[in-house]
Amino acid sequence: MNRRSGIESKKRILDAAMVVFSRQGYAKANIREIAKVAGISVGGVYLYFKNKEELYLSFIKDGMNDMMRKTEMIVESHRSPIRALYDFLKVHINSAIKHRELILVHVRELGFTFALEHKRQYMRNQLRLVEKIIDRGIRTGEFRRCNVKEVAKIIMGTVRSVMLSMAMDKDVIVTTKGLHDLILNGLLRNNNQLADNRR
Amino acid sequence: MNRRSGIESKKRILDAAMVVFSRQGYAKANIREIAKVAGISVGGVYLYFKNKEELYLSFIKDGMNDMMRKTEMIVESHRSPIRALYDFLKVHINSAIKHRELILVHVRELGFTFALEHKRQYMRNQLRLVEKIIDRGIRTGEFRRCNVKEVAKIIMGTVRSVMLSMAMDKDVIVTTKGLHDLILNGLLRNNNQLADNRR
DNA sequence: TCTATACCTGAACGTCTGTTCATGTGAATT
DNA sequence: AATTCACATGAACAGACGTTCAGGTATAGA
Repeated sequence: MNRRSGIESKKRILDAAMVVFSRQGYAKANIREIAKVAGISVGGVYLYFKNKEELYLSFIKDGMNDMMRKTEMIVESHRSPIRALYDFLKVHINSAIKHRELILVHVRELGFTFALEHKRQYMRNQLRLVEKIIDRGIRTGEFRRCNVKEVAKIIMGTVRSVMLSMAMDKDVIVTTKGLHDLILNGLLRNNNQLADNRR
Repeated sequence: MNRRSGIESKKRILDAAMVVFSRQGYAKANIREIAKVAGISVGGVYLYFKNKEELYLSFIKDGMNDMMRKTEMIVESHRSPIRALYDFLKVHINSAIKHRELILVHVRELGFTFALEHKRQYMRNQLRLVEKIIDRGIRTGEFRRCNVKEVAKIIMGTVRSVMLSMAMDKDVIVTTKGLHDLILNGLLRNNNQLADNRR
């Protein structure tokens, strides 16, 4: 027998779940394999998690909470909206590099009814943060007047999918600077190009 | 017995596959249900498709081919890059409205090894089209000089995720015009706002 | 040493899955 | 009427899955 503290076992299982779920997706992943990767018996998994669903939810939530904390801090603490946007983008791009697997799981399991509400809530919150940045930018005069809700959706969409592209394909690397620049200045030629000298 | 032409049966099965795969994802979807929705027996499905995998591939490919045809036409035929970009965005947004389910399947099954190569190929092709538009725009002087490959990735990413947002949530509606405008002009205030008078 | 507690095991159960196949049937052809 | 052929069926098979549970073992305290 392999003796460990309960806390360590639970952590092991969560780590293993991350590996297996991201490799296989929820439906294809199976408890036997998660147990094997964790170095624990099948029954052992059920000591710490009621069932497969709860295990899945548990580690999905961890990731979302972490991101919420980081991004909220940025939006609350920063003065310049341009800089806040930059940092907001940076957190997401860094997370894409660091947690490729987690992102793939997120996206892949979009349709799951039982995790859906949490994910929607998370997306709504992130959207709210972007709206906040844009609102402030318009008030300070740095950003142009626009349909805040629509623009926020587009930006948040861009961020999500840049993350996805990077998670899917290791060779795809989008720099925070490049993304920030495009969002601020657009494609057209005769726009000002001062954005990277962040004020 | 329910007698039909082979062609009609095959079409029925493909339609049913679309419904069931998009509701459940590949792994969770099962042949019995696809058969039921198609109004055909379980064995009947195997008359037209070697196995579940081939059935899945078959209908995924149909959708991708359709999009490739439409977008290629736009990029080849148009003179103004600004207009080409607009039409390119429009095709994608319209497709998001029309084929919500298909998009969800696409995204959800990202990790499947057997469909992966086709999807990657599709994404590469779409990327090439965007690069073509940008390249031409820079040559005509309409677009500013930029890292074409990176910008294309970001734009393509934006498009994908706007589609995804709309597929996930019926209430999310991003207009082609809004997206086009943001891509061209960015967020900053003192940029020119002439893009919507498409030349 | 004994006992209580926390941790762990993996065979066994019931259910669901993709796939096969022996069999059947309507319609066209002879 | 007999034959042929394309289309159709669903019970049966083999394997995989989530979950349970009767039992096992290391450790700490008495």
